[in-house]
Amino acid sequence: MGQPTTLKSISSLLNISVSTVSRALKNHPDISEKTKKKVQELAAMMDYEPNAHAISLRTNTSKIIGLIVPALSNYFYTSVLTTLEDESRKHGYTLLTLQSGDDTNIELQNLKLCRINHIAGLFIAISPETKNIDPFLKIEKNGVPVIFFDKVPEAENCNKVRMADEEAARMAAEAIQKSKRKKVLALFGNKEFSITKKRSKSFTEYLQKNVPEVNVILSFVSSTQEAVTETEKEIIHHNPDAVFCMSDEILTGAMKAIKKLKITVPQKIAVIAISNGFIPQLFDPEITYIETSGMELGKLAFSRMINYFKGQTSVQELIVPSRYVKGESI
Amino acid sequence: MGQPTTLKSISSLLNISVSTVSRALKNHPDISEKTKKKVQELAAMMDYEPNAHAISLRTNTSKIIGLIVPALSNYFYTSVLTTLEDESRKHGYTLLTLQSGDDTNIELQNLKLCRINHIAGLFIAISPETKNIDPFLKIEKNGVPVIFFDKVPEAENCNKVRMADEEAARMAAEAIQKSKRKKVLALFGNKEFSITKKRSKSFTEYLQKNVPEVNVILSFVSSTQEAVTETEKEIIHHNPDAVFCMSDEILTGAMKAIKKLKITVPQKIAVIAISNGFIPQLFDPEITYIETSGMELGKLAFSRMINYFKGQTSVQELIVPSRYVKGESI
DNA sequence: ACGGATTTCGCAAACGTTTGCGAAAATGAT
DNA sequence: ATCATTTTCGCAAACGTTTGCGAAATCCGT
Repeated sequence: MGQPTTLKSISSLLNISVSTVSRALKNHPDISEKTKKKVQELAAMMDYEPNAHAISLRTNTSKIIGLIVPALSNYFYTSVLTTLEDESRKHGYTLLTLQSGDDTNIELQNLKLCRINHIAGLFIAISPETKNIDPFLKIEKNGVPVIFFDKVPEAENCNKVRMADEEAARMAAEAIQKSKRKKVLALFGNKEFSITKKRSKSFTEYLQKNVPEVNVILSFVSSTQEAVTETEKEIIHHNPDAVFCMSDEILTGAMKAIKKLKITVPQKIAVIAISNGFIPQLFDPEITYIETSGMELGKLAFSRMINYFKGQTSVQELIVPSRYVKGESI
Repeated sequence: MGQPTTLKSISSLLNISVSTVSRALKNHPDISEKTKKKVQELAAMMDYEPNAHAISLRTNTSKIIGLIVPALSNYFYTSVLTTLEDESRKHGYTLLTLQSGDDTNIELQNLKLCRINHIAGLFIAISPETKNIDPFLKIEKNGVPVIFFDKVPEAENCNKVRMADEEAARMAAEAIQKSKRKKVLALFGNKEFSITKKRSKSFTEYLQKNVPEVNVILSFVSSTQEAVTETEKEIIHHNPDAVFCMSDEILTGAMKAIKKLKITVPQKIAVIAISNGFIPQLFDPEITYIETSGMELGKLAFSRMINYFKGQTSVQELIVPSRYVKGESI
C-alpha cells in the first residue's frame, strides 16, 4: 500500500515548502532554475501525479466534461462519443459518459452526477420523453456550458448542435426524383420528435413542389418491429416502387420485410435511407443513404464548447451538413 | 452565478457548526432528532448536494469506477458497458468509461486518468497489442481492485472475467456435427490473440475427436475485408458446405462473400457464428449463433468487484457460459 | 560597504468534507 | 440539590492543492 507521492512528500524530502514545490512544478517564474530542476527531477522519479480532487476542490473547476446520451446501442451516439472523447483527451479533459436508457429519471440522476462532480461543461442528447429542459439549463447559471445535440429541444434559449435534418431529407427526396420512381413508401419515426417533424416536412414538401406526380405513402412507426409489419402491409396493399427510411432502425425493419417478400432491390423497389453509416453497408445490395456523421457533429460540438470556455457564451444553433453515400439500392 | 450550497452555508444559516450539519445529514446517532429535522429540511430546500471532490479528498476514496475498453464500436463492449453502468448507478458508483482505440499509449493515458481521479476500482479489456500489464497491476498495490475482462492477459496473478471461449467453440462444432456437413471453412481472428487460440483449439479438437471424417479448412483473418476475400477464395477453391465465424466482424465479411457469390444459406452452405447477438439477426436467413453475452459478463464482473470491495481480494478467474441461439442458417 | 532593487521562497488561508475527542447540556437517580 | 450518566454538539485537524502577500536572500551599482 505505498501512499501516492504528494507535494508534501516531495517538499519534506527536499526541505522546502509545499508552495515552492507546487510552483516549481508549473514553471512559475518566481522559482529559480536550480530548485525547479531539483523538484522536477524528484517528482519524476517518484511518479508524482497531482490529485485531481484536490485541484478541483481548490480551484472550483474540474477537467471533467459530462456527456449524457439516451443509449450507446445507437451507433450514431457511439461515434459522437468517440469523437468527443478524442477531442477531450487532446484538450486535457476527461469525458464522463452517461447513458439514460431513454429513462427521464435516470437522465436526471445522471445530471446530478454531473453536478456533484462539478463538471466543466455538458453535452446532452435528451431522451425522447424529456419535456422540461430547465434542470439542464440551471447549471448554466453556475457558468457551466450546456450544449444540446442531435435531439435538440425546441426552446430557443439554449446552445444546440444538430444534423441538417431538412437538408438530409431533401437530398433523399432528390435521389428519388432522379430515380423516376413514382410511388414512394416513406417511413418515419415517432411522430412526436422534432427530428421526425423536420424530416417528414422537408421530404414531402420537396416532392410535392418538384415532382407532384409522385405518390407518397406516409407512415410513422416507433420500432424496428413496427417497421417490419408496416412495410409488409404497405407493399402488399399499394405496391410502392421506392422506400425511404429516416433511420437505421427503420431501415433494418423495412429490409427484413422486403427480404421476406422476396422483392428485388433495386429492380422492383428502390431503397434509400438516412443513416449513421454502418447498417446500410450490411445489406446486399448496399443501401444508398444520406449520412449524418456523428464524427462531424462531435467535432463541431466540441469546438463550440471550447469557444464557450473562451467566453463566447451567447446561444448558437450549429448545423452539421449531410453527405450522399452512393450504394446500389436506387 | 448562485454559489452552490455547502455544509457551511447551511450551518451559518442555522447557527450551528459544520460538523453538526454533516452528521445530521447522515443520520448520525449523536444528533438529536430535532436538529436533524431542521438541518435536513433546510438542506432539501436549498438543494444541497455534497461536493464529490471534497469527499474524495477527505476520505481518500472515490465513488468512481474506471472502465477501459479498446473501442465501443464493438457491440460487445457496448453491452458490457451498459450493464456495468447500470450496476454502478444502482450501487452508488459512477462509471468512468474510456476508450483506448487499440492504442497502447492512449490506454496508458487512460490508466493515468483513472489514477489521478483516484478510482475505486478498474475494469479493463486490454487492447490487442498490450503485452505488459504491470502498470495496471500496480494500482492494485494501492488497494484498487483491477478486473480484466474479455481479452484477459495470460498472466495468472490477476483477476479475470471472460467468456467461455472453449465452450462456445465446442458448441458451434457440435452444431456442425449435428448438421452432418462434411467440409467446414472455419474463420478465426488474429492468430496472436489468446481468444483466437482458445477458440480454434477447442473447435478443431472437438471435430477431430468426434467427427474425424469432417474436413476443416482453417483460416485466420484480421479484418472484415480480409474475411470477405478469404471466404470468396476458399469457397471457389474448396466448395465447403459449412462456414464457422468466430466473431461478428468475420461473420459480416463472410456473409458479404456468400451473397456476392449468390450461394443459398443454408441449402448450399450452412453458417454458424460466435456472436455478441445483434449482427446475426440482420441477415436473411437469420444466422444461428453461440451468444457471448456482454450483459452476463458485465453482471458477473461487477459482482466480482463488489466482493473485492468487501474484502475478497484473492485472484479469481470467472467464466461466463455461452448460449445457443437458433436461427435458420444451419 | 551600503542602500535599493530584484530574485527567490515560505506562511497561511482557503476549497468542502469527515471524524476523533472533549466539552457543554440535558437527563436521571438519589 | 447533588452527582453521575447520557445525550448533544462544537473544535480542530486533516485530505492535497493553489495563491496573495510578505519576508528573506541575493544581486547590482555606487
